[in-house]
Amino acid sequence: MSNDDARHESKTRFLDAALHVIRAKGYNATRIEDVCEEAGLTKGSFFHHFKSKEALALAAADHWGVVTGGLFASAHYRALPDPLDRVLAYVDFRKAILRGELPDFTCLVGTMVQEVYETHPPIREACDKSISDHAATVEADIAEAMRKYDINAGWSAQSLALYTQAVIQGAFILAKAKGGPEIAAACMDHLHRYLEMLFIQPVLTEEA
Amino acid sequence: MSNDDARHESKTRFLDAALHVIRAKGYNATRIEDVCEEAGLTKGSFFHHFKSKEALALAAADHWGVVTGGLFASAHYRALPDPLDRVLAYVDFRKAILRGELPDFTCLVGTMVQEVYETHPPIREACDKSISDHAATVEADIAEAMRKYDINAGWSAQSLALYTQAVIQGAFILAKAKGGPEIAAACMDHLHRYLEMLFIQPVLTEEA
DNA sequence: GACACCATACCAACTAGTCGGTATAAAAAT
DNA sequence: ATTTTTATACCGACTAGTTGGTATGGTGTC
Repeated sequence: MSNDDARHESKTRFLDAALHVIRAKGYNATRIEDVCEEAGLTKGSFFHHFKSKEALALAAADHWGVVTGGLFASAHYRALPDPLDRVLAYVDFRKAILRGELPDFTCLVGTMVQEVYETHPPIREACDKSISDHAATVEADIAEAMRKYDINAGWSAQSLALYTQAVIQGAFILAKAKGGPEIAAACMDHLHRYLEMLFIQPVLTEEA
Repeated sequence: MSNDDARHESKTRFLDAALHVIRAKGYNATRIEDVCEEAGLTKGSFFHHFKSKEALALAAADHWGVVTGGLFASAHYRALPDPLDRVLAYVDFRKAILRGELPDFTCLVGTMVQEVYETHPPIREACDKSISDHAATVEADIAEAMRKYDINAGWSAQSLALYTQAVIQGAFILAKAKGGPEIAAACMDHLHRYLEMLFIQPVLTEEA
């Protein structure tokens, strides 16, 4: 593994550079030479590692899944014993990491998929996979919390997990429109409140 | 006015074409000639009406505000007497119009702002205005409902209105990632439920 | 010397924007 | 009334710059 790291150090540099540049300028406006410059390498090296710009996008989406997967897997909230606590703390964590400049905390695949969903189906699928894989980790906690708190509702763990991702992605769009993360933080608070209400008030309106 | 309409018929054709093409391919990937083709006009005419591609984006954002403003202002739910009913019916309406192909119902300014927020500040501002103006109409109903139902909460009408827009924008991203509107509809259901829970407070946890 | 890795020079395709020109019609001048 | 002028709308070939991708050659390592 560390051997691979050494062998592919340049490739990883390109991928990390791509994460940053694409989040700042979008996929289409990102020139391959922008990525090379950010990585401190040249086009010859780039095309040695990636056969095309689209191949970079696919690899970047995968890389994004690995990087963020590691971030969330090692976050402290993961250690909480109660599944509902983990779900709520997940939202708090998403709020807490809204730091720095917008390209530093916004989502690569959410940005990319909006540009390419019609024109580059393979990238669309890669983005979908990244989002869905992450949502699945949230879904697992939600499902466990539903069992523990005996929730029988008109919504599924899956739809709620995907809803959390919709809120997060939408919060990023508003943050970009308004030029700062404050509004996104407020959205996380609303999401937190919704989740709390769903679980803490189990018998709301008991209709037949 | 109808005189102006006649005089600017071609300009409107360009704008309508831009709404469609940009929502399908994104702003950067949209060629001016794509817009001309969709409008059935030529480049010469285009540059007679718009001095640059960016000028088109600004005009398109404004046009979007006018078109959608008319759509929501004339929707049936607007006639409901109760402000909370209007808010809830607004969400139902947003769910109901998730029909046709993705470029037909997704949001122009949400798509554009994600691509250009760093690179084209004037477009970012135009998109922000479009979103904020629309959110303000929702905020008015929310504020009225808060007064009517005597809600004193830790959230403001403004933050809740913007939250509805975040959910909607995020729902579009998921729809694009998954290739269909179903997930977006599910998100509208969650949003509806949240709003209901915020306003229709059950007798507070009477149950032991 | 074979191979992975990286750099430079280069090309072909594409595209935003330009420019000279045509068409039409309302004023303005004769 | 007829001609001239002016303004708006539109067309399509062309230019100048950009960019994804290639060709070729060098360098270090096994």
